[in-house]
Amino acid sequence: MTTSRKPRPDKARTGNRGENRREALLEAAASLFGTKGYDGTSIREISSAVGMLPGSIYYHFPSKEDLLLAVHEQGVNSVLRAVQEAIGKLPEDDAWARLEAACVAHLESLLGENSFSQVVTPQFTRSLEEPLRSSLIAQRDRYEKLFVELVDALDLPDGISKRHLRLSLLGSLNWSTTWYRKGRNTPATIAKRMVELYRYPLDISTARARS
Amino acid sequence: MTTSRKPRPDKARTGNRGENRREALLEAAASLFGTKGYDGTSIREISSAVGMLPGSIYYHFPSKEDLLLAVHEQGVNSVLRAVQEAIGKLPEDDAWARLEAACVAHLESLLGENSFSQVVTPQFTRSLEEPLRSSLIAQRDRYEKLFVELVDALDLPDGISKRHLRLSLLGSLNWSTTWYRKGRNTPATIAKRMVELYRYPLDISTARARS
DNA sequence: CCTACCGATCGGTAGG
DNA sequence: CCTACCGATCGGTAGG
Repeated sequence: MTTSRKPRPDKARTGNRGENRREALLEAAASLFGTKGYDGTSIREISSAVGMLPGSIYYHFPSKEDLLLAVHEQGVNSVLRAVQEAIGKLPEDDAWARLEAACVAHLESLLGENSFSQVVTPQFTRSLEEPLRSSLIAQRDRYEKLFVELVDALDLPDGISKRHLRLSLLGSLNWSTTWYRKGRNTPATIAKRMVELYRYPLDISTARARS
Repeated sequence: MTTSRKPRPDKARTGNRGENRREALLEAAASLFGTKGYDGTSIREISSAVGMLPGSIYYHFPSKEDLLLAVHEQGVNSVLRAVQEAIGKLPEDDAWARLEAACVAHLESLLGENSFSQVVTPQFTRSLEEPLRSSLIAQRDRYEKLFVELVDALDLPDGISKRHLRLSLLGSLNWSTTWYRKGRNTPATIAKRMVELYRYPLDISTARARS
C-alpha cells in the first residue's frame, strides 16, 4: 500500500492538475446546486463552468448523484470543522457562550462565501429521491448531534423543552438563508441577536426560579 | 372483466366539469410540487395523476409556470384566510394571544392536509428562475405583512428587535417542515410551544422593567 | 380534451 | 480528458 501522493510543485498553474479539476468541479457544482437546486442544475452547466465537456465529468464522478454526495460531504465537514474550532477555545462551564459561538460559526458558514454549506441544509434535501435523500440525511446527522449536546448542556427553567429549543433556534438561524442580504447585518451579528432572543429572557427566568 | 364505461361521470356530478378538472390539476400539481419540487415534477406526472394526457394540461393552463403561479396564489389565499379567521375573534388588546393564534393557524396550514401551503414557503421559491421567482415573492408579501403587524403590536422590553423577533419566530415555525412527523405533537402544539419560547420569558422581562 | 408530434435537453456511455 | 453518440424525457404545439 503506497499511498503517498506527489504534489508536483514544478509548475504552479499546471501542477497537480487532476486534483485541481476535481476540486473545481466540486466548487462549481456546490455553487450551482446551492442556487439552482439539484434538479435545476444540469451536468452541462457544471462542466461548462469549469471549461470542460459534459461527458468529461464522468471521468471524475460516476454519476450526478455521486457528485452531489461528494459536495454534501465536503459541506458537512467544513461546517463541522468551523463549529468545532469555534467552541474548542471556550470553557466547558459556559454553555450559553459555547452555544452562541457555535451559532455564529454555523451562520457564517451558511451565509458566507463557502458554497458548500448551502447544500447541507435540510431544505435542500427535501425534494430529492429516496436513496439519495437518506444518504444526505445520514451525513447531516453527524453535524446535528453537535447541537443536541450544546443545548443539553444549558441550564434552563422548568417547562422548556430542550428539543424544541434546539429545533426552534436552528430554524431561526437556517431560515435566515431566505431573507439574508449582504451588506446589512453580518451573519455573526444576526446569529448573536437570535441567540440573545432566547438567552437573556431564559437566563432571567432561570435566575428567578433559583432565588 | 368490467363493462366498458364512459370516462365522464354522469349527471350526478353537474355540468361544471371543466372547473372540476382544473381544480384536480391544481390539487395534483400542488401536491407534486410540494414533495418533488418544481423542476422535479413533470407535466406528465401531473397530468397522469388526474388521468389526463400531457398535452391536455395546456387546455387549462398556458404553461407550467402559470400552473405554479395559480397553485401558489391559491396557497397564499388559503393560508391568509386561515390566519385572518383565527385572529378575527380575538380582542385587539391581547397582542400575544393574537400572535399565537396566527402562528397556530399558520403551522396548521403548513403541516396539515392542504397541499397548497407547502408551496408558499420561501424555501420553495429560492431555486426558481427570475421572472417566476419575483412573481411568487410578490404574492407571498401580501401574507407576510400580516405578521409584521402582529409583531408590531407586541409590548417588548428594550433592546429586542421586532424585525428579528418576527424573522426568528417565522423561521422556527417554517423550519418545522423539515423535521415534523405526523402522529407526535400536533402542529397546534408545536406552534404554541414555539411562541411560548419567546413569550413567557419576554413577558417576564417586560414586567420586570416596568416595576 | 385527445391525437400526433416537435425540437431541445437531459444524464450517461464507448472508445480512445 | 475529448469525440461522438445514445435513448429517454422534457415542456410545449397544431389541429381537431
